[in-house]
Amino acid sequence: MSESTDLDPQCYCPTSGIIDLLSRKYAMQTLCAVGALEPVRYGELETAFGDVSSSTLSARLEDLTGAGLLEREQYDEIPPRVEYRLSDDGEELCERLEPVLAWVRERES
Amino acid sequence: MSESTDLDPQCYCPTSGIIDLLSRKYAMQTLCAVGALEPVRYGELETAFGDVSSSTLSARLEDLTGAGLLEREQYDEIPPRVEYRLSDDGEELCERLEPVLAWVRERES
DNA sequence: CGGTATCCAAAGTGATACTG
DNA sequence: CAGTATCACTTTGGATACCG
Repeated sequence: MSESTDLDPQCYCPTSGIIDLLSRKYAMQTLCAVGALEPVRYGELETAFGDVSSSTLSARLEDLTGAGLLEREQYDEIPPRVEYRLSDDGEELCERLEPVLAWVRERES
Repeated sequence: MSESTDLDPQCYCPTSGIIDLLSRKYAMQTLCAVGALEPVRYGELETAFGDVSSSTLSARLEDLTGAGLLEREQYDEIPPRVEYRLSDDGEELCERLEPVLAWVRERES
C-alpha cells in the first residue's frame, strides 16, 4: 500500500540551476579537475584538457565560481597568478561527482 | 617528488560520449527517475516532470536506451504499453548519480 | 498510449583577435 | 599569464501537428 511513499515528483528536480550549470561542456570535469589538482592555475587546466577553447574554459570557471562551487584567488604579481580551489560546497559536490566520472572513465576505456 | 603520480590528463575524461549525453536536458533526472520508479511508463515520466515536451523526453529516452543505460520493453496490447527500466549499466550509473542529484536537491531547497 | 516529424528559436561553443 | 570580446556556427530544445 505504501507504494508511493517516496515518489514526490519534485524529487527529480526537473529544473535546477546547478544541474543546468553542470550540463555545460567541461563543467563536471572542471569541477573534479580542480578538486584533484587544487590549488590549480588556469593554464594547468587548459593543458589538462588539451582541446578546450579559452573562452569555454573561462566561461566554465566563471559559472562554477559564480555558483559558489569554486574559489578564485588572484595574486598581484608579475606575471599574474590566479589559483582556483574548491569551496566547501564544491568539495561536497565533487565528492559525489567523482564516482560518476570514474565510472564513465572506466566504461569508456 | 612524486607530485604528478595521479595526474594523467586523461583522467578528466575531457571528451566523453556518456558525459555529453548526460549533459542534455533532463538526462540525469530521467535516468534516476527511471531508477526510482521502474518499471515506468512514458506517461508517468511525463507527469513526474510536468513541463517537459514530448519530443525532448522522447529524445532523452532514446539517447539513454541507445547508450545501453535503459531497457525498453513494448507490450502489444490495446492500448499500447511500454515500460522502461534500468539496464545493469544504468543501475551502476544511477547509483553514482543519485547522490549528486540528492545533494543538489538539498542545496536548492 | 506512446510516441515521431517538422520547423523554428534559443542556447552553447569555438576560432580568432586582442588586453591588463 | 590569464583571461575577455566578437561573431559565426552548431547543437539543442520546444511548439505544434500528426500517426500506429
